Amino acid sequence: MSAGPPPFPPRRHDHAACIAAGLARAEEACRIGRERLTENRRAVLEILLAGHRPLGAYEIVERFDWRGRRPAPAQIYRALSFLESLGLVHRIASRNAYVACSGPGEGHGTAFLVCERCEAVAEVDGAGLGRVVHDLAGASGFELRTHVLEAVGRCPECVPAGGVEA
Amino acid sequence: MSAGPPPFPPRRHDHAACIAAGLARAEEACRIGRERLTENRRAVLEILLAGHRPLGAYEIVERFDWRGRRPAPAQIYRALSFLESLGLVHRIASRNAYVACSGPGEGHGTAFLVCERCEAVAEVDGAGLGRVVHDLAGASGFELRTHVLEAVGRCPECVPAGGVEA
DNA sequence: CAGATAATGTTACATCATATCACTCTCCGA
DNA sequence: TCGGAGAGTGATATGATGTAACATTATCTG
Repeated sequence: MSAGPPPFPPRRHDHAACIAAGLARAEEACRIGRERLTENRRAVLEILLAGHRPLGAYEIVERFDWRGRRPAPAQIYRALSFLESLGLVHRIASRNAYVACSGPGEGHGTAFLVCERCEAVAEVDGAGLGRVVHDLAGASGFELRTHVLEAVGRCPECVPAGGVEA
Repeated sequence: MSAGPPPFPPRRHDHAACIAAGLARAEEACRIGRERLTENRRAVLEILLAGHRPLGAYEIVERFDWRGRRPAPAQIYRALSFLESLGLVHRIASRNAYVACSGPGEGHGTAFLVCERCEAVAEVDGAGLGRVVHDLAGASGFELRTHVLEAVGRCPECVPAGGVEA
């Protein structure tokens, strides 16, 4: 296995390609799970992939060009739930926002690095993290089901910029 | 340093004592920080300590017996912000809820184990966790400021109970 | 084609959180 | 002890986020 894409993609990169790749992964995931990537679900995913940062549900509504009209929030939340269940989208709880899964289907990151300045999100996973969490839980007699880690700080591109201009 | 209290206190324990201890810690923290533990702040903290699980802001409003009336949400949020700034209360982002800090002032846990059945929360910290997070961030060139980990599963008392009755 | 199942479109509402502003309380120096 | 500055409160209003419910439409399957 290779090193995979860098956790924080360069500011300028082939956006169209990474959107296409995301959609391709979604289609593959649906095929495997015998689920349907309907027009709505696809549109929501596409908006998240294009946004390339966490978007609130109502931001998605705003970007949804739906023959002039706009879908109700419920539509969006339904699509988000579906996409989350397939691991194609993750909720960033600390921001009430949603982000398209960056990596390939397997090896989902369980940690998110959120830049407080530009809002970029990297989904990372370290061999150590899962084990540490498992051990922490075990030490308390806790039966672990899921976990999520959200870190806040500065992404590589924003480190040089000082101040609190976020 | 001792082992401290068990992360998940037994279902039946001296509640009054642990509320009193929490208030005492708050008074100490305010004295040190030259802040005021006003009646409102104290009341909100007391409700959280008594609840002994994450409470939504509006749950706190409901439990607030305030000479017959009830305070507006803003009151509660102000108290919560204050208590959070002193590390006496933590927000559980994945639940939009707040919980009184369980441990002593120092060595705040940076991880929360949330029981999906009884809602008990343990605040834990492992030497390893901070370092793993730091390393994960560092590997991505991310400048870490804060992080939070929220785990969901079954606390020791709820492990025996099967099913999804949560 | 017909029935079953899944997804949609819509309305209404529930829940969570903050802005604003006038008023009160507490502290602290003159 | 007076009184001004600053912190905190009480209240109203509103913004932001998330769901319930239900009739309709689309898709699958025998």
